[in-house]
Amino acid sequence: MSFANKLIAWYRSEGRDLPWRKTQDPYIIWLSEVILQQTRVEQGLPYFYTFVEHFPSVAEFAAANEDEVLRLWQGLGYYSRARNMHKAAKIVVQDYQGQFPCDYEDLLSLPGVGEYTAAAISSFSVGECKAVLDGNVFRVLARVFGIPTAINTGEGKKLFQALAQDLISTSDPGTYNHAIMDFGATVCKPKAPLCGDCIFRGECAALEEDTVALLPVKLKAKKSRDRYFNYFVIEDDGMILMSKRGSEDVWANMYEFPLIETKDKLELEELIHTEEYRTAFGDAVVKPLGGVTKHVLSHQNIYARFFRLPNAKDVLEKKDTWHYFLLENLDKLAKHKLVFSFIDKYL
DNA sequence: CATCCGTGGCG
DNA sequence: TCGCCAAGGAT
Repeated sequence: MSFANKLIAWYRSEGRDLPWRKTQDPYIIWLSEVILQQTRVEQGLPYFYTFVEHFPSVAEFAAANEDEVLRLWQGLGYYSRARNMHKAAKIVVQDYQGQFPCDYEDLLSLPGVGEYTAAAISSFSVGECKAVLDGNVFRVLARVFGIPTAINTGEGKKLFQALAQDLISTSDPGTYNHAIMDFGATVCKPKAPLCGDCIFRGECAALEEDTVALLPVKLKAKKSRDRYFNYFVIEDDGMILMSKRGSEDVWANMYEFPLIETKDKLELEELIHTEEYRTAFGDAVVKPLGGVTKHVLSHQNIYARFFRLPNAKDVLEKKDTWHYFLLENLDKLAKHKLVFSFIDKYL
């Protein structure tokens, strides 16, 4: 049996039953695929249900405002996915009369839809013969065929993309794409793969050469940088001062408390004498709330501290991005994890 | 094209 | 504790 047919046969008996596999609606498939970018199924699943329920059609998605979309996305990370989805929904309504495209090239033109997602949607919805290339496919192919080329290089991507397209089932591309990803996620796993009863155990190059744990090869990423965030909790008569982040940095357009970032780790005594602090808060009383929280992002380590400013409202120099909200309305704002977990704990 | 963009789970 | 990495995309 061919490589593709083995995978498809395995998938028909062992594949997982996931909700987005029951439909051929490109809109629903798009929701699931973007949610699942760099995200485990278990983590994305509740968000998929939320988005399907909240936005049953692309027209309703497009009619929302960005803050609402980000609020629903809160906690899932990589928030540009949500902002790009919102832009894409508007494009589909305007340029495609609300008919979500199934064509690979049309899909590729949408913001937030790259080669992987365009291949997934077009193959799952109308059976277009485009091979998906994601982390699972890299791993399965690297091991079964014993390919030592680093996957995060131009050469590696080109090589694996060509091989993937060469191996795809031309009679059932959609099922094949589901199969190889599901196989990678549940059998040919990064750690502790189930080689013992693998369908390729008789022909897997990595198993034969005992290099399963070494493949795929991936060049190491640059080390993360450290940042120091000081957040200030300022209340005024049941209202709390919140700040909306800009579009350039991490957590774009998300809400948080007024922030002063310092270049180095500063003691409170040093912090209150910085120019930025003096300008914003003068000599208002400061009370620390808890200790230092280390928050790890993909390329940064953020060391955050929180302070309460009990009487800052009298001396405050308010910035444009700062607005008061009722405490009970904070729930409606899209906040990043560092801030909403603090709120859950202390407010 | 190297780097940036979150969060959570796991060995 | 720490590093890896997970159904990637944009710049």
